Amino acid sequence: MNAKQKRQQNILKLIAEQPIARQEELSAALKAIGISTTQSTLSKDIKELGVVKVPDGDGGFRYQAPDAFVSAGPLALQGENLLRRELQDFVVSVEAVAQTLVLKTITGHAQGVCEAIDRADWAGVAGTLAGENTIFLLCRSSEACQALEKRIEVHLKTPPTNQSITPAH
Amino acid sequence: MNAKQKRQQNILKLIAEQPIARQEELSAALKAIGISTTQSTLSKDIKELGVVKVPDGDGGFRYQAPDAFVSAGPLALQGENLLRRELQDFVVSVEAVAQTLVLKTITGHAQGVCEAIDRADWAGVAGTLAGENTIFLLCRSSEACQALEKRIEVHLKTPPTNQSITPAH
DNA sequence: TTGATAACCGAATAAAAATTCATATTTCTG
DNA sequence: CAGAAATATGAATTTTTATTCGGTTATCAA
Repeated sequence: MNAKQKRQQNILKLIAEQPIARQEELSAALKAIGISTTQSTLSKDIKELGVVKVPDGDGGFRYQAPDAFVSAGPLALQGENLLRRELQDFVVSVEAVAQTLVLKTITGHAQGVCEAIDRADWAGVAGTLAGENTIFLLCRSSEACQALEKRIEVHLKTPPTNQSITPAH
Repeated sequence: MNAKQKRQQNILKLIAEQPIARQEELSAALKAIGISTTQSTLSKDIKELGVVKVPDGDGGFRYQAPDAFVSAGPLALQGENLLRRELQDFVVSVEAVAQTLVLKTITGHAQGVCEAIDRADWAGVAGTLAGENTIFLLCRSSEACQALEKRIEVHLKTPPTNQSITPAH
């Protein structure tokens, strides 16, 4: 693979991973992974890739890959523990926002996953609500919320084992 | 309708109708229809509307409404985009409350509108949930929440057109 | 290989866009 | 309605991005 391809691939990767607002910033991020180039070249790359600078709705901007290149959701694994399997198979993302944990699932599976979560009876969770592909977990404190987020993330990334998930009661 | 709303509506209309590559160009196009403003103001409008400058694949650029508001493909209702129609036809009100955007719809249509919103994949939205006539959009920040509120309001007030939107391939 | 040709790259610069700041206008509130 | 507060605006400026241009490197056909 030539340098340009490698650079462009990494551009897509970087802007997907982190909010990058300026080309100089991107240049720095690339340098950090051993690819050094100039704003000039990046401007050309960005045009070529169809990458756009979008308002992030938060007063700033970020570069974003064109739809076609935004990677689809991950994973469909198999685990032992029911809950973990639900999580690994169906949950696409987890995010904590203002005492609420938002889980995104594959369409149609939110109810099922939510059911499993309910059964797990996690402490700190005040209530749950599931739509078609989204689950809200309302937590009693933001600490509980973040703790739970981390824990779920770990399980999403952990390969299947025979361990059971220990609820924090 | 106040001046800003009118101007922003016309911005969306103009960039849908013709390829506009620079803000000065847009300013000229607006002046041609009796709206005179400066590049400075347009920069702010563009950010607020979420409009982006995309490479047109032919060596140039053009401004484009955010994906969410651009018609999907050849088969999708000509010139009208799905989301905008959903919003215009069914959404009764929008209100931002503590990082949550509450949309009220005509009874029975919340699910459908929510589906369209999900597809739009708005940055800043952590998750959505729809009941029968109410949609909750949980935003990642109150800024994002308010920005989104404004943006939706603009689209609610924009009258439907028969123009077809020319995709910038 | 080698020479022709095209693609790539970065420094400098031109062009465009974002922001700052002061003023004007609109919207609230009493 | 008056005054206060919030929002909107444009001129000037800063910041960011696109392009130009000359040198370099890769590609390819013979």
